[in-house]
Amino acid sequence: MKKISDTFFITETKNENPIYQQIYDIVRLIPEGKVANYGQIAAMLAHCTPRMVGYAMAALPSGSDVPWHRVINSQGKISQRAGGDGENIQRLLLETEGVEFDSNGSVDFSKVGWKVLK
DNA sequence: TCCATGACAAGAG
DNA sequence: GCTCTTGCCATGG
Repeated sequence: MKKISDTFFITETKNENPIYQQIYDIVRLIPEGKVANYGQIAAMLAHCTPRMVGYAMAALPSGSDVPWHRVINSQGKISQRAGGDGENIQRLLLETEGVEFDSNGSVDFSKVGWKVLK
């Protein structure tokens, strides 16, 4: 059992629960205006790797309630899957929440980085 | 079953 | 600061 926040706990089940479910649970904990990177999420689920987090996001249905747009890579940049449609949808969603992007199109983790209390 | 691929990260050179 | 390499594992052909 890991403590994510004061009111949130997750069970460290290895085979019982799909790992994805835990990843989604973590992502759902990210508050508005904050962002987290894959490594951070993977670190919270010690038996998880950034690869899996990325894959979990890719497998996420579009109608999901998971704020996938708050998950970006370790460089503070958005990893866009397709070059075509919905290019800036993620950035747009973040800006709507108050996340600022610099001229490089990256966010400042020291400002909007999600800090988790362990 | 094997092989290639993928929204990544961290370390080495 | 940048490129290359390795770890890790679900998914699809």
